Amino acid sequence: MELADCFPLFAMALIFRMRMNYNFNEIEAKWQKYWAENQTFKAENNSDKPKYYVLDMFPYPSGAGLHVGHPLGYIASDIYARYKRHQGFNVLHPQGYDSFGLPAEQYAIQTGQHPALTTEENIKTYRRQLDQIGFSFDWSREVRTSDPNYYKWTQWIFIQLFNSWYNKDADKAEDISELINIFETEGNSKVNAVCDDAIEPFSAEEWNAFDSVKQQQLLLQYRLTYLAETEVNWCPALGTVLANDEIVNGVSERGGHPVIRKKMTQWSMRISAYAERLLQGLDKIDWTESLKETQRNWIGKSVGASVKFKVQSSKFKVEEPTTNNQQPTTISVFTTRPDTIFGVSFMTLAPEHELVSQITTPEQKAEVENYIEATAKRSERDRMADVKTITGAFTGAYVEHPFTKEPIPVWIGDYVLAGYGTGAVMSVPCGDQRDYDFAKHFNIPIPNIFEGADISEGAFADKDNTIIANSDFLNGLSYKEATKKVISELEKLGQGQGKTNYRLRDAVFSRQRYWGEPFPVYYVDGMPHMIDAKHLPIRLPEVEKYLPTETGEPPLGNATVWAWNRLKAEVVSNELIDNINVFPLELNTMPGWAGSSWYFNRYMDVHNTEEFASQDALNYWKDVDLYIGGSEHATGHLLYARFWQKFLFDKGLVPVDEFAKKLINQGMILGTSAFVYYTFYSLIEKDGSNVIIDRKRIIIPKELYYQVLSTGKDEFLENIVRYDIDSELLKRLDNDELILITPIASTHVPVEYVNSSDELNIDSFKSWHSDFKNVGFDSKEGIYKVGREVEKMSKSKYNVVNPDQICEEYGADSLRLYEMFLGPLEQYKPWNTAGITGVHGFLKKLWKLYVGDDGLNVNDDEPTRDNLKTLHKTIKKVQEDIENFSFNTSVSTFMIAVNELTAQKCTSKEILEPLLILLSPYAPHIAEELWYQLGHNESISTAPFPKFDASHLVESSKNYPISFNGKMRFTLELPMDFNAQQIEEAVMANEKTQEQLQGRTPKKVIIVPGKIVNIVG
RNA sequence: GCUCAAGUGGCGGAAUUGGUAGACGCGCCGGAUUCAAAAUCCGGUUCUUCGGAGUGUGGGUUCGAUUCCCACCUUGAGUACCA
Repeated sequence: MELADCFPLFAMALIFRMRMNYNFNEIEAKWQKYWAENQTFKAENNSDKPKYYVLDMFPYPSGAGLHVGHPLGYIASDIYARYKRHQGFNVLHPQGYDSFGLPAEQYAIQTGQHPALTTEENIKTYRRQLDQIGFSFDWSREVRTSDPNYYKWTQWIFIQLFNSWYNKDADKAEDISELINIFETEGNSKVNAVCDDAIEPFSAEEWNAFDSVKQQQLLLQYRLTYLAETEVNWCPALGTVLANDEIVNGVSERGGHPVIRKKMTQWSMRISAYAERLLQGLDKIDWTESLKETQRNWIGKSVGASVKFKVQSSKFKVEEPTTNNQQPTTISVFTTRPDTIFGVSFMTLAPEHELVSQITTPEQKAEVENYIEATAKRSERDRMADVKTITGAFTGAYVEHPFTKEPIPVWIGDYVLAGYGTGAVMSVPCGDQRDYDFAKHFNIPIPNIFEGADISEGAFADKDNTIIANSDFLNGLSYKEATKKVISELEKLGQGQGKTNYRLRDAVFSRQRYWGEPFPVYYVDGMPHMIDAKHLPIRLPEVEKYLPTETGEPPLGNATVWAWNRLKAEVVSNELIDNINVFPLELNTMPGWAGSSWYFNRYMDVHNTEEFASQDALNYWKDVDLYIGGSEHATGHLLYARFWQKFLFDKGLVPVDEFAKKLINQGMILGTSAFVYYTFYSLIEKDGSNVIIDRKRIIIPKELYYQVLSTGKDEFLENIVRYDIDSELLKRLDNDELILITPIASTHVPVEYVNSSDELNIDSFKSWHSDFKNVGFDSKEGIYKVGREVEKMSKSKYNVVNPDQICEEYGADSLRLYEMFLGPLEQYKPWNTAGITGVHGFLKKLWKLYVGDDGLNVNDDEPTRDNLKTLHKTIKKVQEDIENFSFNTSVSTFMIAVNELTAQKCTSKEILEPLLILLSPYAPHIAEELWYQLGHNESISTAPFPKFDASHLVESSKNYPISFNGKMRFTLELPMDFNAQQIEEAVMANEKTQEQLQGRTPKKVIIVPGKIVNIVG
């Protein structure tokens, strides 16, 4: 028999009481359903309201699902989006998936399961988890980069890039047909384009006489995406190229296999064309300074001069240029310090420099070749690890100083990089530390050309304090003056000019991967041709295996239906390739950043089948007003996306050339890993045979672990024995046996086995892993305290905390508030579940403020002065906080408001209703529910944000802090309208003042009315 | 090495233009309620020799500095010979 049968009235009361409690699970499910059914957050492309576009960096849907770190930025942007809706904006707040990528493919390789299937499953999990947190996303605009309807337009943009070149005179991308026009009428001599180095000059006649393959080859050197032989990171063990971020310390991130540099024909993006505009553009966008700085460093602009040095055939004779002479006549260098040209005492070329073999004298040949061979052998890793060793070789050749005409010896050295500038430097040992070290090492003279500089210990590289000396016409000039002067002199000689260099390299765009966008490219006579845009998308073909082919081709080489029939305009079986009408298709796929470089534009008009987005939509939404994401994308996604946006802008396809006005980096939420410490001991036959009799793993306390790390081993043995003295094993220790203890070690344990006092659940731990099943523990106390360390959250560290369990236990509103409450958005911070009870308690208290034991506590009472004061200071603070992205402080503000209103026993609707609107961006479910209970039929989401009224905060008196020599000693309540003199009189008359002064006369009394009183003396 | 960011109670953190350092929350301590526990509520909680001292260290500017300036130390992130 149940309690309710005996005491029906009691049971009724119990149920009633329960309903009055804050039942977050029920409330949250109810409103999530309501929002979805009513499409509450659908953004309209036609609206009289001003637009506001809030964007998150879309996630890669991994198999592990979301952990509590992922939603941090999403919660912040959601608060902002909801706030903007309350402010009357038409808010676009979309979400989607960056769903092409490596993990799904790796999983496919291991299991044979199609990446599309696992991706679909992962997306389902993500969607469920995102929905459960109550985000106000407009899901009708979802994008997935792996959806053919999406990557159709990624392919389309690729074609636009292929059909463009960069005209430096117009400083923008232009159609390739215009370049062809120029070639046809005047050749390439006058073309000022960003293109490959050293393109042969040709006339219009020559161009028109070239066959089409030759023409295509030449055009490729100008196109914004081009096919070229590039050095890539090839991992033979994995059979694929790896991106830079997939390599850690010279080996592959997965598996730790060696990686070598290898030349391969790859698609590249001519991002270098946009280097200057990418740099300049940073000044007009409101991104975090550190992120802009990272991009500036990455672009790496340096202003200087290029200088040509004439090569001397002998030590004293300059080579005369002759038409049939194969000998080089000049070597170009790039320098940022042309002002130091009179300090040049040698020149250094990169070992790979193409002129090395031509200029090396027969006497030096052997030495130079040995050196080149030795450096080629040194791996990238060795070079990185060992920057201090100075190596080099003399070529025997000399160049002539442009002004003094003195001979300058030419060396080679691997401190000069082949890939930067011209691969050659004019070495000024007195002004550059690397040149200085090199000169010292090889006993090359170090002439000093700086007035008053001491170069006995090192180079003098201070530009600001430079005064040039021993430098002919530059004597007495500063860095700036000398630079200007020397450049004009070099120009007169025809041996140099001002030049700007960028570190930014063109980006490799090919991946030997399956799970990425296929290129809309087929090959005729080895030359790439674009498939006509109207036939897009070119869909990813089915393959048997996701690994490279036996001949080393990318996974698409396994596809049997992967050829292009030009007549039928369709993908057909490889067997039909005849290189007349049917041609092979490209086997590489695009990298991860292809789809993410333009997705923000697609959200504006996601279902458009005719264009990547309509001009109407693009002109209405224009750009992202607020973009939130991680700083790890600083030099990847965020640079490439800016590049593509500028390109699309040049082509008139988008209305703005920067896609995101404001960008905020959310910090990472770190995990608090738990560790146990252990060692093994073994009993060994003492007869010298070292036969192991028994062996056991034992868990040692954290303290012992650290003690052993810092002290000796003898003590360790003693400690272990004492620690585990009761164990069975040790009882068997007798004179015939020796105990051997192996080194101590630590291992991660799942954080869910550890309580908030760091105590390990020993039973769970023992059943977790077979290694620990029979492990020895100090069983006397039955408690083991784990070690703690803050690390990145990751599956392998067993420190992942999942939002699902938090939502279930405390609710999404608690999760949202707590993630914000943890600290400033940008900061990295460890996750610690302990504090969540605080915000959860706050929500319960809030609920109680509105709903009492007998129902709703809200009426039409006139608010008191205190009520109004609490409300309006809350409005002011919360509004300021949201606009400053200081979400952590508004959570405190809400707590203070609820604490105060509870103490005031406030029941006034005039106060409690606006308070809900303030709270609704942060804790939308509870706000919606209470809003509904207050009698509203419409969602709270578009209710106007309360207006702050300063008149409610006006005080009639002020509790003045009275300081003595800057130290506050007591406070004194004085009327607000007292002037400085009245305040001084009141303070001086106070007995506490006299007590502090102890008879002294103050030297000075500082009074800031309304703020502070400070008595000096 | 260089660049950037940050150092405040036992912990996360607050302090808006230089003006009462430690808001708010956690934890801890004490109390109420309860047979008991959970939950809830109330009070306390930087240190202190009770004079004061105190925001990484040392200096400076100021009537007054967590806040501004100089030097240094520590930690984290990024970058790697970029001429």
